[in-house]
Amino acid sequence: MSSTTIQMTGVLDPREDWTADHCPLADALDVVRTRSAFLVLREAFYGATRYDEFVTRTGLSEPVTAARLRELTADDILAREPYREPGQRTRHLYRLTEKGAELLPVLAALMQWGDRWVQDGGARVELRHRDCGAPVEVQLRCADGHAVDGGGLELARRRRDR
Amino acid sequence: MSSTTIQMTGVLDPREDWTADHCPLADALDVVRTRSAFLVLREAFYGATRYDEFVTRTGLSEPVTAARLRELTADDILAREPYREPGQRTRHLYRLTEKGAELLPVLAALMQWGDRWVQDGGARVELRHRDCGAPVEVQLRCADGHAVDGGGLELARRRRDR
DNA sequence: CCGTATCCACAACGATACTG
DNA sequence: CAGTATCGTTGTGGATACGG
Repeated sequence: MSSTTIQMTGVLDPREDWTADHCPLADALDVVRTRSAFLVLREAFYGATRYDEFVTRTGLSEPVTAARLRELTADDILAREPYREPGQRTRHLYRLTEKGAELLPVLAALMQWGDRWVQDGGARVELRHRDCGAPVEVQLRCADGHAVDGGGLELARRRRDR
Repeated sequence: MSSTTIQMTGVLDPREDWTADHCPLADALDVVRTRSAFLVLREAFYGATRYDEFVTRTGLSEPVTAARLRELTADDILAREPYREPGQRTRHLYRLTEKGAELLPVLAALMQWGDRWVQDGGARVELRHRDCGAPVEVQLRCADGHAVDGGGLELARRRRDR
């Protein structure tokens, strides 16, 4: 446990301070910044659509839940859809947009890590492939199909011509 | 863009409030909670080991950097290793532990999302597979090897017998 | 070079009460 | 049911100055 393993040696010159300005990681964290945002997203993936469901299932307070729903909607991660059942007044649903749905690998990777390293494999739920029932895991894979681990990675200036 | 796509229908009964207590996602977020922690980790993956490198390359203030290094070390995500070059006094390096190294999919997934949805594919760097030079991406894949997207997912109580 | 101490501003969150 | 308004507490982070 916890022996040193990884050394990803970037090709990049560290003195280039691209990091602060245009790092896509920092950009992502600017949009989904808080714990509460992740919890709201978690419930969106689990099928919550109504305000009340988000409040109850995240355990967040109402004002915080409302703020996150508003911000995530403004950032086009959730979409607020009006609907009405016959005889009822109009209500609203919050649904994941494509932009929001593509956060799934982030959430899945966090879940996988929390399960392994905080709960020691003891989590009570898991993600499974609907078609075959096998558990799902997050993998790093290169465009040629090879599985990649930390040691096989390099950080490089992007080629524009691929 | 941003049309509704995903609907992951969990098998789980939402009224079970397993979420707040034992959700591995919430657990992970309790450990790596802040933007600054992610930035420190990013630089650890990029090869930073010394205090000064973390301060400079993250753009964080010294007190915040020191606090994150201390906390990440206490959580066994970084390890503080003493070393000495001949004729020099003892110094310390911060290195990723195995627990820390396994956060790579989380960081990679955030980078990938930020690149696509915030920078519109315009990020200036990318992760590549060292052996073949192909760009690396984060994938969800089930244990039987099938690629999985959001629609093919289900959330279920874990089977203990696999 | 590697941090710590102090101070300040603002963000995140819960609790509570209230409105359409 | 779906929020908003207000308040108080704690967390997050920068600036600056200082010590090993």
